[in-house]
Amino acid sequence: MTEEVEAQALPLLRQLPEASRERLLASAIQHRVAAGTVLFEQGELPNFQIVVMSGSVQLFGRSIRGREVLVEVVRAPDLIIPAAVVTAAPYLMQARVPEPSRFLLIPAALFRETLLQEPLLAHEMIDALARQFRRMVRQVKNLKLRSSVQRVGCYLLTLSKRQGTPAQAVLPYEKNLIASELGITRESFSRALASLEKAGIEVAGQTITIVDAARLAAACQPDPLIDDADSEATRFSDDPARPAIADPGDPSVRGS
Amino acid sequence: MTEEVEAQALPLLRQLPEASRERLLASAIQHRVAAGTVLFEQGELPNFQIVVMSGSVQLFGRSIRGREVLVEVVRAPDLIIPAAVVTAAPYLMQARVPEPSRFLLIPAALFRETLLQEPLLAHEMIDALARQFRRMVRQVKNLKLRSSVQRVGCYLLTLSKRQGTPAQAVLPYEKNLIASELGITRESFSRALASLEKAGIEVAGQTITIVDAARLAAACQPDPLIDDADSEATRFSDDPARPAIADPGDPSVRGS
DNA sequence: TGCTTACATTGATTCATGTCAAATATCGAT
DNA sequence: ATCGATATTTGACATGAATCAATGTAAGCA
Repeated sequence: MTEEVEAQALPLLRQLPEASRERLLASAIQHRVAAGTVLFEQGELPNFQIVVMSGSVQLFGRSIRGREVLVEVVRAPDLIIPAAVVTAAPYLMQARVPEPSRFLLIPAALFRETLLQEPLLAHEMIDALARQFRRMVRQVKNLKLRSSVQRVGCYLLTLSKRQGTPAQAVLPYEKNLIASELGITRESFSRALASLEKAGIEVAGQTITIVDAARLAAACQPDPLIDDADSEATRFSDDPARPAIADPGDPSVRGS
Repeated sequence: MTEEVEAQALPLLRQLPEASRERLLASAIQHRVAAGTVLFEQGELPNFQIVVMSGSVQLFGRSIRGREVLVEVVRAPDLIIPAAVVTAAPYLMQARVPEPSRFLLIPAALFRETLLQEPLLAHEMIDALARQFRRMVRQVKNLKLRSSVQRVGCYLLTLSKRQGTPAQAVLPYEKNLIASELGITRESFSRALASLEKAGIEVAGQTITIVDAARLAAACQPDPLIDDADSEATRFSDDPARPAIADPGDPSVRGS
């Protein structure tokens, strides 16, 4: 079965010893899912570690009042919120599937158990959690340090880079959703795009042409430590030897 | 040596086999650090996995333009940004020590190596990363779903709960910093506090008295999935059986 | 083709928050 | 206690962003 083969080749499972891999796959469920499916609600306890084999998942945070924002998008191949699965804690987000996608569902208890027994799986998990944590840190910095127009501009630059077309970016889903991902309303997003036309972009529906990348960058101040997904340049790695612990004595921060 | 004993008792190391623990401790450095110390800058590569034995560390995000915000605070006992250490990627934040604190510095390479060999250490790491990830998700929801006044109000409620004094909260550091942690200016923070006096609080310097917790809660809509640090109530755990995968067919989200 | 529906844009307005400037308050050192 | 430095509050104002309302536009379907 072609999907079986594919599952075995997942980065997550590939390196595992035969026995454990088979044990996981034996209890796992493969699922093809239509656009619009809700995988789980926020507040629910994880039943499975869901692995994205193809497609993607959108994670929404919802307030008491019912307002809803896109927190992040998980693309294949990756794990869906392993942080909730390993801690057996309630999901903090709702998961929706925006496009036809395929998943591997591994029962949570079995997954946690295997995690304790298989160092390689544990290591994959550590890697996945670390990457996801850093994505969130970047998002927090993005939200706290930049204006909405800057966020939109940097989003476009990042998109164009990811899509391999430096002079163009195609919005991957509704402007509505992108706006909420960036922490603004759809109206503000629209206006931000309009205002960036003075900074070297042209908007035509879902397609944005980046006429003058330098001018756009000047306007929105991209920063590798915010915008570049992991694999970023190590900007300071060739810094002159710097003590791991700097000198004390800077009283700029008060003690409790 | 009393600190030696203490280091061995760290949650992180306690469960490790004698041999590995000794090996880690043999190469590790113990450090007492004064208030104001900078442990590392954003952009640097991790040299150590730093373990907070006592005290705390503030993590700052800084923009290109030099603006700086408090992203999060790590309190003993915990690891400082293990996500950067395990991925050997540049720190996304600067670390400052706001109060006299003690740290254990484990050389990064040795730590990563041991992680591969010691399932129990790996498991501790997974736990730490998962908790830290969830803290970040909560912060993103906090920023995206609430107004600044709501954030301030919920912050006070959370503080008072954490401090075990339901009718009072003592601000743990400068209002300046708390404001930037909440994603607002000090002036807005000040005004938010003032405006919450109409919702049942009294401000006297660093000490806030919560006269009417119910009224405050009504005003700022606290939500366990945002405000309660892990150990939260499992709100949906007794939900009527719900399929792990909901029915497809809700077209509220468009396919790619 | 023309209708219908969802999505997106635009304008007018309100509301929230940041900025700048000044006045106070607080803390620590002498 | 007094002083100076730092932190905080307050006021006036400017700007940013949300909201409300209306129009425009694109995509799917009869």
